[in-house]
Amino acid sequence: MKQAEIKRAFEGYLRRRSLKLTTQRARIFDRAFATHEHFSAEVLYDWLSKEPGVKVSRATVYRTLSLLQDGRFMKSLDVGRGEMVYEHVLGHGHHDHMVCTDCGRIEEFHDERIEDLQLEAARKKGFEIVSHDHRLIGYCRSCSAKRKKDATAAHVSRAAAAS
Amino acid sequence: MKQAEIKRAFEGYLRRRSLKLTTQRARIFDRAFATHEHFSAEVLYDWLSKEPGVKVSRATVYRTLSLLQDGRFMKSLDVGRGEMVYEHVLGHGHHDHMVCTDCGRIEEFHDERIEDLQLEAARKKGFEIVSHDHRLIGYCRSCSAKRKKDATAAHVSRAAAAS
DNA sequence: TTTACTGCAAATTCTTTGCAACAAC
DNA sequence: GTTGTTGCAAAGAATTTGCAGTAAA
Repeated sequence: MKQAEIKRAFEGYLRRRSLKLTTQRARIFDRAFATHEHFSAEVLYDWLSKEPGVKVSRATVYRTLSLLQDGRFMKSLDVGRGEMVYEHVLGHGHHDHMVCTDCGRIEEFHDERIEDLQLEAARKKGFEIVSHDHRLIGYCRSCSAKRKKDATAAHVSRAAAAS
Repeated sequence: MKQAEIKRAFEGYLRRRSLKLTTQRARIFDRAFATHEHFSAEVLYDWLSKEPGVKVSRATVYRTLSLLQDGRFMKSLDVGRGEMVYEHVLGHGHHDHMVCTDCGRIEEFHDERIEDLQLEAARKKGFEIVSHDHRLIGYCRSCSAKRKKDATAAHVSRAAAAS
């Protein structure tokens, strides 16, 4: 497990900028890295409120998430639901996302060929890429299957009603 | 010019859904299609407020933009600045965007090979794509050039100061 | 005349901030 | 002791909504 290692990096990061390692920050850090799912600030706040430990306010959650992003310990992504979603950068490198509109599930994908084509497109326009945002919106495997089943059921019942 | 044609389509769209073609809606439609740039709801509202014509409230601007999206006359895109940006769908097909963080300029690009690779990625995960969002964030040609010049100037002046 | 639409202001949602009390260092 | 942090509640920013009056059809 390299979570201990990255936590040390976080502590060093704070020290270097003369920031303090408060119990709240430690708790937020631990909780955020304890999950491998994506979560919103509100969800993280809920977890912290329900689980035992020092009180952490919503404001501190937001402030610490910004801090973690500045230090490149976490990334935020806009999945188009009005709220930001966070993920830690423990290990896994760059990737893009597929967001299920039904259940909210987020899948990751990566294709180096797409990255290359992006660079090519940017070069053509003289554009200097700093970052990019690429997400596919639709239905994950299980929601897609469910929808197809429902559509079929509806079709059958319509046919029955018409007969 | 096919703007007249698409306007008729909009009128038909309203009629079919027993909605009314109010002077406000007509004005918003005309103004939105009169530009080939991307704009936010607020900017459109400003245009309408300053230019002569019937009064249009902010609420109506928002409501009409939603309506235009529902009817596929316009698309909205989230450029990551907290507000939505709109573009009409007059003619030009699907494309993605490059957003300049310095000047806000938005460039369009399209590469069918990227579209294919997206489909391939989705297929692998059993994901059913409904839409996607792909944007490159960085500096447009002129802002990029300006930044490079500034960086060089700063470097030169630092060197001079140190000597 | 009926039904939809508009403007207004209040409400919402997510996120940020000012400030006084407080905890790291 | 300093200096940075926290919690709270108020402030923001973009967008939506309830309602009473107004204008299309």
